Amino acid sequence: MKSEKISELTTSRLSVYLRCLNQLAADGERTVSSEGLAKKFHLNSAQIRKDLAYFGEFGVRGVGYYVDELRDHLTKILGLDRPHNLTIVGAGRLGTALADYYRAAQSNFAVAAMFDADPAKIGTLVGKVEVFDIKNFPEIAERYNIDVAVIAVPAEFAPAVLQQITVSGIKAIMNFAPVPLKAPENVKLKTVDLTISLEGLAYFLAQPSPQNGQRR
Amino acid sequence: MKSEKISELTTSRLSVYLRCLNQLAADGERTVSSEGLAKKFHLNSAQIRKDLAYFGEFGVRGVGYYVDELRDHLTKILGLDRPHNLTIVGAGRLGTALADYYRAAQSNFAVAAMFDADPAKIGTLVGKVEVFDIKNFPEIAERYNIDVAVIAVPAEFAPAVLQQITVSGIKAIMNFAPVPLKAPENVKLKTVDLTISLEGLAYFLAQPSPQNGQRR
DNA sequence: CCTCGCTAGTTCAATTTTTCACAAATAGCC
DNA sequence: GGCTATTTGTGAAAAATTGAACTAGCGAGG
Repeated sequence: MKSEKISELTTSRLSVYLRCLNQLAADGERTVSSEGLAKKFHLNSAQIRKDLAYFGEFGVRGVGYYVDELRDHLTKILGLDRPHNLTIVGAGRLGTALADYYRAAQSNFAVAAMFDADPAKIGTLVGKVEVFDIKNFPEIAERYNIDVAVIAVPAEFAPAVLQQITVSGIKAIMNFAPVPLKAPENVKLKTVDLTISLEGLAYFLAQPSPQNGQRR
Repeated sequence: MKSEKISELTTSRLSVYLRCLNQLAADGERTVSSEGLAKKFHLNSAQIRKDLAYFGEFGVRGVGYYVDELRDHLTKILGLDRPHNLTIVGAGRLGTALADYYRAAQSNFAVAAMFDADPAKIGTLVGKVEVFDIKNFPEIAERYNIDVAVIAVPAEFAPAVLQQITVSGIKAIMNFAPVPLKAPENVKLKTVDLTISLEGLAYFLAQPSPQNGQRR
């Protein structure tokens, strides 16, 4: 166990490992080796061991990892051992779908509030979550103790929304607007661009290399 | 211009560049330098030049890049100069939201068909797109000339769906199910895991480093 | 026509990330 | 109790990615 700073690639793999462990636990497995995990989930065993070793010595040589124990460790490392209050800014199709998605996914993220600028949407409920006026963001965010915000507004409004979120002191933001945003120093901003991912597929299809009869 | 194989990191940046160029074009800019692009969109100019250089010499020294021209090049490189027919498997909340999202985003991806296993959903319309029985996937995919499939079903069904998609000869797949999948050799599979992205934020919040008074 | 300023393309160095390979450690067995 | 099967944790090599520095080419202005 070192005390270097951990790469984001590593931490997102930790999430994957946690998923895998959950499945193993559901299947009744008590222990698993890095090699076993790797085989079953198409991962690399050396990488699993190294990723885990950044945080401690969780395994037992000759045995592997105790599924439940490692699961607890990862849960704690990822900060999933306590609840998070989420807000989704933008109550359009994507925003409401995300709200439903995160609500359904049983997890430690609770969708506590939504925001929009459209008077027709303000005051309505999405699931059981109220849609508030974006103008009141700071106050409502405070009231609901929001610690994670999701941006699901059209690209042109995203910078302004980001601004409002950061001035409210929220430090973790996930952005679905297809625009490059820049967050202040101590704020974590992750952008997931649904279009870019698709374009990566288009690029792949445009390559001559897979010269088999793929559909176009 | 080399003829190495291009990294996925590079190609996804090309998508970003294309976005930026579209905005510049909308703003009426005729030319832009790598430095100008970098400054404006929080990128690295050397990386821009290098990424572009993999595909040709698109710039003019002393001037920069002609916005329209570079846009055309990138569009072609990314295979966006011809239409793609998309299908979304899973007509639940996420699937329908994605269908709406991709339909609204004016792009070369047309949502041509949706699939589900639920008899209550089969035959209904999402937007103007029909939901078909997943059992008929190969036939319908053929009929609509589908070349990209999106998996938006619960994790436990994802492997079976992937199987059905690949046997139909579709080579480009985007997966939203939170489960590690393994695609055949010549098939491009991209997984976007909405939960993992959130967990990355939770990890960030769990770190002691940003020792300011963030909300928890 | 030459010079100067600017900027692309390219090479090279630095950094990051992945992978390999092995010593150290543990449990089970004889 | 020692031996053997495993399997971790890790140091070092390899690969990939990024970033900086340099070279060469273009256009404008005199």
